[in-house]
Amino acid sequence: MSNPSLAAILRLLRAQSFVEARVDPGLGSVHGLALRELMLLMQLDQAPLNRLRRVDLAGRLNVSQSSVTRMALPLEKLGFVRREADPRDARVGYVVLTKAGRQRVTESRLTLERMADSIFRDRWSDEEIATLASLLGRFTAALPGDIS
Amino acid sequence: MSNPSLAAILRLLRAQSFVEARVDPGLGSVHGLALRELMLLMQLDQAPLNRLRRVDLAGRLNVSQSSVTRMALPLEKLGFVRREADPRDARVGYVVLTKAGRQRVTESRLTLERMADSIFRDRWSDEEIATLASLLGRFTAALPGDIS
DNA sequence: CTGAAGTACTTGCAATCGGAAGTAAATAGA
DNA sequence: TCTATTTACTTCCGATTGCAAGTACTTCAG
Repeated sequence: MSNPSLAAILRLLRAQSFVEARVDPGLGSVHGLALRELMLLMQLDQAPLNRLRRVDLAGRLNVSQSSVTRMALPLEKLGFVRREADPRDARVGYVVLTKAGRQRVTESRLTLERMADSIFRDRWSDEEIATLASLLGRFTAALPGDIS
Repeated sequence: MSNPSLAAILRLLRAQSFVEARVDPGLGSVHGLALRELMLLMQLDQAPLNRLRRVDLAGRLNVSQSSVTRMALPLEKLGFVRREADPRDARVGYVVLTKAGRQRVTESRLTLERMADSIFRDRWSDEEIATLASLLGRFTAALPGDIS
């Protein structure tokens, strides 16, 4: 048992891989999107003008810039995002959610909601779920990009 | 905001990558162990006879069997684990924690504890930390391998 | 006793990631 | 204005992962 802080961290890591393993395959088979691709689209979905610079997207997803570059490519080919330049700064490349992308986000998010519900169903009360969400939100409360 | 279950799941994913990014580099630079290597060693540390079959180790770490095979190799070269055969079943290969491995786990776990403390320091009460640990433990309560 | 199915593990392969290096553009300082 | 630094992005490279295939062993059915 030992240190409660350590226990919380260890269980956080464990719970995450459990949840990801449970959610990711189904999401891919239903909508053809990996979980982190959906996270990318969801970030754009809630961003002003449905667009974000690649750097900001990387920060919000906690991945490297190069990962954003590569993750955006297939999504672009599928027509869910498109590139857009900044007239004031030629360095930046916006990633913009297209109409098709918005629709796909809406559908996939619904599937993810059902999966989330099924994970908590039975053993969890509404209050416990809310408490968990609230506590977990504290870790990144100061950072931009909360999607909930 | 929307669905509380979805919010909890999304924040879980987010919190995990935040915590991992904060913990992993420091752990590696101090003890030369990646976080997932330490998790492997900690699993062995709390296992009966300090040993586990590779399949079971994979299950507890939520990784593939091949990952266990490859993760164990450098740890073996460093002398933290060693291989052991099962006299009753020639298929299984145990991964056993060595004395040096046990010592390294103790040290690294202490470092991880300090990091965990520093993450929660300031903004969290003891009760909140305990509540978080308890709720997160529910996800994998039925599975073996809780290290806390 | 023998063949078929199942289990434990390893290896090959393709995909993905982060970091370093490279390119291009903006900004700051003289 | 001109140079140095910083910033945004892309590409290359090494490392890591999961899956599928392969090997070896055990168990089960008849």
